[in-house]
Amino acid sequence: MKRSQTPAIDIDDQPGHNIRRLHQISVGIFLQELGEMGITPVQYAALQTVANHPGIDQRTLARTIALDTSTTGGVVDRLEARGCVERRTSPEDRRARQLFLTDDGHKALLDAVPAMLRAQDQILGPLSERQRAEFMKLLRLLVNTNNEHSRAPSESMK
Amino acid sequence: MKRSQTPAIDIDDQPGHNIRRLHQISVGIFLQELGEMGITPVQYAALQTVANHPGIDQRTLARTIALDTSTTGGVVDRLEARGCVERRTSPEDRRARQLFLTDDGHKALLDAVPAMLRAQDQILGPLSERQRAEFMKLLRLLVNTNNEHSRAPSESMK
DNA sequence: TGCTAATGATCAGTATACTGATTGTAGGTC
DNA sequence: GACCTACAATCAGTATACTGATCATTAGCA
Repeated sequence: MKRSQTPAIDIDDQPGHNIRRLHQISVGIFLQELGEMGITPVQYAALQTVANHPGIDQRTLARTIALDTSTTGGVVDRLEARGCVERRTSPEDRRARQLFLTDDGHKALLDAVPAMLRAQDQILGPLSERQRAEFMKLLRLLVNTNNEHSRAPSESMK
Repeated sequence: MKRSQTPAIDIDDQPGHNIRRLHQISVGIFLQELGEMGITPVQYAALQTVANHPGIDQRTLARTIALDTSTTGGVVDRLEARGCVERRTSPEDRRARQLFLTDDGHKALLDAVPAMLRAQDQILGPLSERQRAEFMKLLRLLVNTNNEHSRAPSESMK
């Protein structure tokens, strides 16, 4: 069944295609668990990061969750519109917006955590304990080593 | 540094977050290699699949590359606008659109393949040969077993 | 034959995820 | 103090990636 015009390439063999599929699946499982709460994976990441670092500015939030500032702005817009997050102009630097969770934001986060953990467990569900550890090790290695190839590299907060 | 209000959760520990990051990186590397040609990862997948199955309809293409039909429609729109793909109403089922590569589409695909393969190699670059095999094995296992949890499950063409 | 369920495609709407341009503010230099 | 560079945020534009609705066509069935 080979064709002479194009090389016999199966997209199912390509790492990138499988990575895209796993990302789709990961988002799908997350939304199955948390969709009713109206929280998306990225919104959860933003919520958790603001909870861990109250008063963080958007630029730093963006770097922490590895998003560009445009996308981050939109995510914060939606969290703010839902009353989960508050934006305050920083008194030290009037360019920057400090972010804080509202009481509703804290409640939403607390509600979300168990479902989020269930989702994470389900994503790796097909693997044995040993395989999970191995997969996470290789995944982290890929992410950390290739970090600079991302359009929005991550910067850990210290 | 623990906070009592919210559990101490680090998003960097969550599989889903790392999967999202790897997907970002994978797309970033792909576009570094193929961005100048104006071909995105999904467009490449569509191009390759139409090349392998001339006359495929959009619904089947969608299932093959694991996209919903809405998104697939948009992808084909852009490939058609660029003259890479031709849409013909199927004579057997006037609801369906048969897809064919144009000559320009075949040329674009042939041009893209080496860069695509370089990108795939770079994505797994941080891993040794043995680690690559292991990672791909676990990745496929996750994708295949969790397939039905995706919003747009894949169906292999037979 | 006429009714109806199913199907392929499209459309409207929402949410990432980026690029590149612009605006406003800060801080340093002449 | 005026200028200039840097930077935080926002905006316009493009491309996935989905949901749910609609439309045309097909196919099964009474």
